[in-house]
Parts: sequence; C-alpha cells; structure tokens
Amino acid sequence: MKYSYEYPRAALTVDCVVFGFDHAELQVLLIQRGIAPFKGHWALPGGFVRVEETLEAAARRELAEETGLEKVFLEQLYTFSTVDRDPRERVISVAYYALTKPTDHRTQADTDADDAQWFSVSQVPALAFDHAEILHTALQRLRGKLRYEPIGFELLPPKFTLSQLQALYEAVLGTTLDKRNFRKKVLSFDLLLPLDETHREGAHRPAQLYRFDPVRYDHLQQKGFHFEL
Amino acid sequence: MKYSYEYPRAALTVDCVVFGFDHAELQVLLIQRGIAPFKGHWALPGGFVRVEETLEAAARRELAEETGLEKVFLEQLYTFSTVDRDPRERVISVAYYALTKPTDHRTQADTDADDAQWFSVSQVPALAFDHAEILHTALQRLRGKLRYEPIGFELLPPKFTLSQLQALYEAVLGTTLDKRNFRKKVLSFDLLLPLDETHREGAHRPAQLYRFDPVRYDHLQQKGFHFEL
DNA sequence: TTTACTTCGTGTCTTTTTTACACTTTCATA
DNA sequence: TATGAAAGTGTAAAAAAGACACGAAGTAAA
Repeated sequence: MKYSYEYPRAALTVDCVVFGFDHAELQVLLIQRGIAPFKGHWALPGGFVRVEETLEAAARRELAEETGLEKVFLEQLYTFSTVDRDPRERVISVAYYALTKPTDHRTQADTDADDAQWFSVSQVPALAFDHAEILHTALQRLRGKLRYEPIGFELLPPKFTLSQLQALYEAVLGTTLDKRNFRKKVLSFDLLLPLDETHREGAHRPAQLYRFDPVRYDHLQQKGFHFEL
Repeated sequence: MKYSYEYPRAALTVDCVVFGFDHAELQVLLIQRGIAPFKGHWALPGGFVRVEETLEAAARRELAEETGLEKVFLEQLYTFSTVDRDPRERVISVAYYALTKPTDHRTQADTDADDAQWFSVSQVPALAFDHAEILHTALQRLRGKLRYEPIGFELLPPKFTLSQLQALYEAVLGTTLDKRNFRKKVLSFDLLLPLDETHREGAHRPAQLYRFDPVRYDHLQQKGFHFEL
C-alpha cells in the first residue's frame, strides 16, 4: 500500500466487446471469471489499467492475455461510471469494441485461455457487473458504424464472397436485403477487388472471391467520399 | 495524503467542449487558467472527478462552477489517455461536449466566471494540455451528429426561423445549402411546429418562427424513423 | 407617399438514387 | 444425366435530390 494521494481515486479498468461473425450470426467473446466478485459468471475480457499505459494499450494487453487475440480492429466505445457498478470499490471502466476475422481466432480449444468462449449475441448468458449494458451499447455502435463505414470487412476473412458480406449485414442489422441491389451498391463503391479465385463449397456454383482495398478507401475518403450502405 | 493503494492510480478529470452559435459562427467557451501548469493559457472548462460522482455529474458540476451553465445538452465524447498529456502526473480525461442555446448563457459580463469567454471555433487561441485535440475531436463529432440527429436545435433559441437553422447548418458543416431545398427537407420531417409569431429584425419581411417538437421526434424515432439532413 | 433595399417564402422540372422483381449459370451429388 | 442449391445478372417504376428565379412583406430614407 505504498501509493498515496491526497484525495481518493477511482480504479480504472478496460473492458472489451469482441465481435466475431460465424454460422451466419454475430458472436461475442466472453470469459468465465475465476475469482470473486461474480466468480463463475461470464464477463467481457478486460482488467485494470496500468498507470503508465494508454487505454488502448491496456485493452490490447488484456485481450492478448485473456483471449490470445492480437492486432484486431479496436475502437474506444464509451466510459462507464455508474457509482455502484463494481461491488468492491469505485471502478470506472473504459469500454472498447473489437472486430475479429475468423482467421484471427483459432477455435477455443487452441487458446490457452480455455475459459474464453464465443456466444451468439442473441444468446448471451447473464453477465457480470454492468457488462450487459456495455454489450448493448457496443451492439448499437456496431450497427451504426456498419451503415456508414466500411468496417464489415473486419469481421470477414481477407477473401470473401459477396454473399458472405450480405449475410453479415443482414445478421448485424437484423434486416433482409435484396441480393441484386446489395451487390450493385457495394460494387459501385469500387472498394472491392475481385480476385482470380473462387470459393467452392457445396453442390452449387462457386462464388467469386473479393478483397477489400484499404488503399483505395483512403484515397476516396480524402476526396470527401461517403460510404453508406 | 491519506488515501493509499497497492498500485499507482491515474488521476481522472473531465473536460467540456461547450459549443454555442452566434454571429453566424460556431463558438466554443474557454476559460483562462489561473494556476500552473499552463497558467494564463486558455483551456476547456473541466476539473478533477470526485470519487463518488459519475462522470456526467462531474462534467455538469464543473460546468456550473466554471461557467455558470446548467441543464445544457451534454454527451460523452471520448476518453483521452496519452501518457504525457499532463505534465504534473498521469491524468486521464473524459471529454464531454455540450450544446448551449443563446438563452442559456448570459454575456460573459454577467457570469461570476469572468475569465470564461466565447471564441469562434475558427479563431481559438493556443490551448493548454491536449485540449486542441479534444476540441478537434468534438468538432468532428458535432458535424457527424448534426447530419444524422436533430441536435441543431440545441444551439438555437427555443423559437427560431428556418434561416437561422440553415445558417447553423452551413456554419457547422462548412457548406452552403439551397434555401428552397433545405426548407423542403426540414419541413418534410414534420418535426418543426410553426408558431403564431414572427421574427422582425431589420428592414425586411419578418420570418416565421418555429419550435422543435421533441415529443413528435420520440414518436417517429420509435417507429424506426431516420433523421438525415 | 413613393422608392429603394433587404430578407422571407415559394414550385417545377431534371437528374440521380432507390426499390422491386425472376431466370439462367455452374457446380456437386445421386 | 437429372436434381438440387447457391451464384450471378438487368430493367423499369418510384422516390429523392438538385438546380433554379421571382413576388411578398417589411423598414428607412428621399
């Protein structure tokens, strides 16, 4: 107990809402708490911020430690400060949300964090602390972002088909989209490069593979281009 | 120095970017620092968060203390955590942005915070800490929000003319808009109630006054309505 | 009282964008 | 070689956006 201050200080944590897309559903990565409070409950990965690191660094460190994930898309979400959100003491938490590609995360069996598990966002268990609220906020943010920024690609493998992309949009936005109109619009942005590869799967016509062109996106963005889907 | 912890803790502050609209320009409210560091520099109003208050409560308290403003529109903006952003020690700051109506704030002479002053956002002086970055982030957020949510009214008096509204949009977005098309679109949302009053000013035809109808907005929003200008 | 000046307020036509909609292609499997 | 299953493709109608000009209503000064 050697760090003393004139006034009491809140503890600072980061919590991460990690989204993935699989089985045509949006998934969220949770960890099972091994210690009190909420021991045994599922919770968002996260932990205390060290005094000499930035919040984003703390989020990335915790993600790596608890889930093995590295180099994912990560953005600050919101800072939660309800007074009694942690039963132990005054804890303020800065929430981040992350988007992972299926290639980023091996199946849970592979990771050392064997208590990390993916849940469909429509079937999350009861969560520790105010993590249900954080997840809810993250979902809203993701839906908003998806419509106005090309971040959907962060949830797909580097090479993907238009059908996969459409399924992602439909799952996250909870709508159903017309195939022809969707393809017309997406391709009109000129942000997808068709590859010389196709995706064969099942007893039907193989699908053209595309990849997202971030360089071209930067270009267009500087010209005041406005993505919207 | 009676509050001790096992690990060092960062100090927590809130900073507020207070926007106003006057003289056909977007304004920001700054205070002149009376103490080191950055003594004499202009800075965003803000201060340390008390351990038993929420961040929003801290922001409102500081706003009232330093600028006399109360009951303004206030939203969390972003949490800034660059390691050396405060020369004294590790300080993490949660930024908020506020929108004030001209009726909210008396002229600076009236307030007891006589070192608070409005600046046109195009002519802000050098700011303390990383407040220039915070202001920049707030401006971007405001521009984004203005296009997709009806918050412009928070910057106008309760009764306003369509010309005032258009001037606000033009100033904030940095564009110029066609009068007829702007009015057509704004009125099509059915969110503005024409009043039985007009606004006379100068040697010309007086303008119809309107007020924003928040009840109707809530209604429409629940039906999945989507404001966009 | 007339004239000049300034901002308010309004409608139509053209272009662009969005929406609705159905059949052929390509592959794997039986 | 027939079947099933998803991929891929175009057009027409409707809606939204954009361009554009002048009379109305007031004040102030001649």
